[in-house]
Amino acid sequence: MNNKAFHFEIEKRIDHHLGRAGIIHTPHGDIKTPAFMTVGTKGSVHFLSMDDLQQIGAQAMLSNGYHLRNRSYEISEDGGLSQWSGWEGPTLTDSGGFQVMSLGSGLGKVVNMDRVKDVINTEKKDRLALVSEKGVDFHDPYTDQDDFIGPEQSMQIQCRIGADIHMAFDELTSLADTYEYNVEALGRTERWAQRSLDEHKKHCMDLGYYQALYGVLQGGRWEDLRRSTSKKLAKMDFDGYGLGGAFLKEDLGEILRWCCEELPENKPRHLLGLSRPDDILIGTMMGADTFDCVAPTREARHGRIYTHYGYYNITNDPHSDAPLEPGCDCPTCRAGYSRAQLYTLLKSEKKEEKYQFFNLASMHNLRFIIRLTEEIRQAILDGTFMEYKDTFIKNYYHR
RNA sequence: GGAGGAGUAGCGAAGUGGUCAAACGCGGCUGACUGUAACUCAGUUCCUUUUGGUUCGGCAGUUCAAAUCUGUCCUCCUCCA
Repeated sequence: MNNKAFHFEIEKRIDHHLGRAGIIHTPHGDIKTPAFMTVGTKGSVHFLSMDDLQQIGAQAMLSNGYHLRNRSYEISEDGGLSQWSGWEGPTLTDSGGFQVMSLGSGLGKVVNMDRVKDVINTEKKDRLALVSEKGVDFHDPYTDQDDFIGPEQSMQIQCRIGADIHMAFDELTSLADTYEYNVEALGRTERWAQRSLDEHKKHCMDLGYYQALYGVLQGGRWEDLRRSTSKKLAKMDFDGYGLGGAFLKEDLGEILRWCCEELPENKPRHLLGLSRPDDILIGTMMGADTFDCVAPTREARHGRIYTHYGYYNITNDPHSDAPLEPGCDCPTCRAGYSRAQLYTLLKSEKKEEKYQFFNLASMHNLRFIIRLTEEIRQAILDGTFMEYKDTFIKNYYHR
């Protein structure tokens, strides 16, 4: 059927929509979709052990080629990301495309889906990353060194890291960029896509198993750009697609639809960087199969706790004996931790106790999002997706 | 009993005549966070929602003007008896 150890199997579709439930087969295991991939940028999820990840039902881990670039040879010698990190399941690496934006036009800015009016790009002279046709020159804030990554470098790095799925090197534009700039950036991203594909082919079997490559769709919020780039990349020999971009909340579903209508149905699609419940629900409905996001863990560390009835901050309920969410099946709630106990850990001056809070809160939020994807999957298989979605949104957003 | 030193907002700590409701840190409270420069960031923290009021151990003074100077009292710390 497929001589590569990577393929996507569709099990069931959502009626009248582009969404589906399926299975992505990779050399390191299967991913039942829709699925949320936990973000372990440098090869581990902040404050979670691999055992913790198993316990919360994590299926796959996403790491970052940019952050791991200086360790890629070491990882390669170890046999790849799975061996090296101790995460035995499927893995994915990002190309570093996000850092083009976060260290460049978005330096010091928050990537927000609700505001657009007050979004201003960082001045060119202040940026740590500068884009040109060849790639991205940047200044690494950690090592204080100047460095360069282009499509070829990104592919070489990712192939040494050896995740099961790689992302083409792309340029993520910001909400503040104009149509004209998006045309320019998109052309570059498309040329980089071809260069990524060419370079990837040379190294994709270097570690002894096939490493898949996803092409990344950009194009901002413009239908003509989204559809044309989707058509172009659809004709190229990618194993799947990354749905990229800075989205305005109300545009997300529409943009995904434009893209997914043009993409081949039999290849998996990963929505890059989003994980609010409505994003996942709309994303799934519009054809995205996998997701990743730093928010569940980052927000957990900052005290925001997810529940079916919306989120709250643990600091607003410091004396409660209640669990984070009654009835939750996460390890934290199952172990019987109360909000008061967790608050005490968060506020502790002892580092270990604070870290314990980070661990417990992160597991809760991640489990919440992972359980959401599990339930969505089951609802699709049961043919009840739309009902599930409406009920969930109604409870979560109180509308 | 004697000699020094110190008392500033919840805490720690600047400030030694006006530009002081009083820096800064912590703690507290709000909010933010979406392919992790993110165990981070922003705002707020005497009362009062007024170009207002009451403050810098207490009281009494000096001065146009005091947290800052003088006197006195109280409390605390160190050292000597």
